[in-house]
Amino acid sequence: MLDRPKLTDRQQQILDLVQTAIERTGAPPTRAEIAAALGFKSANAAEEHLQALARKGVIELVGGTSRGIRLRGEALRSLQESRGRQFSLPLPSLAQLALPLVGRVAAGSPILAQEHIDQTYVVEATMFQRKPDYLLKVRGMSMRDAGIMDGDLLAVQKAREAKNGQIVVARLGDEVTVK
Amino acid sequence: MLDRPKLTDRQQQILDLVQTAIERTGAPPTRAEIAAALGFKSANAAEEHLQALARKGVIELVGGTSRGIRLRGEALRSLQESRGRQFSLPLPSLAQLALPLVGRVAAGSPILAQEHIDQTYVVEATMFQRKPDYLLKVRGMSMRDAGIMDGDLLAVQKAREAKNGQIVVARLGDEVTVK
DNA sequence: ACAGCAACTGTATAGAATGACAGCCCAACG
DNA sequence: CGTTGGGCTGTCATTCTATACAGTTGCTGT
Repeated sequence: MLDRPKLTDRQQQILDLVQTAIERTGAPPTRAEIAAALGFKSANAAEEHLQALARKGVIELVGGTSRGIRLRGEALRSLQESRGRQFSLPLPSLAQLALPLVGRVAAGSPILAQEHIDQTYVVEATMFQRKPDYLLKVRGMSMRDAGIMDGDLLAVQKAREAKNGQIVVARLGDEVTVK
Repeated sequence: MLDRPKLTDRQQQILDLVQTAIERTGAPPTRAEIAAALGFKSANAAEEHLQALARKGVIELVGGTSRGIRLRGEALRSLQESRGRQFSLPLPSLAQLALPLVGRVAAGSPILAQEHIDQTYVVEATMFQRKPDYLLKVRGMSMRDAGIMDGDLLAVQKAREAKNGQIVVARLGDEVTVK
């Protein structure tokens, strides 16, 4: 059961991104979208990573068709899992919230890059009126004018009600500033 | 809540096909694939059916992207059997909010540009749990992957609690799409 | 009989996406 | 020291897609 091939960090990121894209948009991403999400300047970088993942059997590339990426085995299963896991978590005690740090935003670039859970932070629940879903770390300074600096954490609350999909981003002040 | 729009037989077929394609291949079909599956000789037939479905609110066409078909409401839910979704629609008064449009965000660039009040939009209050303070218009496509497109309106709620200044940005769907 | 609508065919085209080739940088390894 | 492999930029030809416009057909309500 554990014939899980070892992926490089980058490859894992790509895989996570693909899963996230499927979850959120209902379709696998294109090479260009992957590149944009991870800050690549060439879509070919994404292409190569996908081929690497295909070689390791984690995904399957369909070929000749757009968004022809299919998850296989473990990767597929973990996606289905996350679909069922939506709100099964009991709300923690009023005092503190444990939130997963799922990736990094390149400030000024496509938000919600990877959904790889790096670690977990505990923040005060009183900071929010509504419970966020996860944290994103900002990379880069391009949102400086909004008071969002490199290393800041963003608390993201996904509300995927199709009709008016709201994306709520609340800035967590510098008390968790990362150098 | 049961304002389920009535579909023609053909439209229902198309919708089923889309759902099936997503289930089986992991991605929505292209127009050509729909046409092929149903024996059409022109992909345009599929296009028109999709537009009809979109008009009836059953699906959403993304536009400009391949396989840009998203299920909405009932159609989406029936696909996700495994997910026990909670949707806490308060459905309160159909009150409306008049919000000032104060400037534009270059998506991916410094948010909160100017605070010049350009004009005022009226939006449904039911879209928000908390009343936003003002609107920002997105310029540019660089946040496309977050589902934020050029011309979208962002509802911003400032909470300048010094300690943990939160910036809440909620996306107002395309109902105010600007060409 | 005519208007309107669903359901097509056919044609066309801009733009999206795949996937290949050629290089560059760098760390690891024998 | 040379080689290999991961990771990336740049460029490009081909193929795929979305989507508009122009027609045709058959059914339906007026």
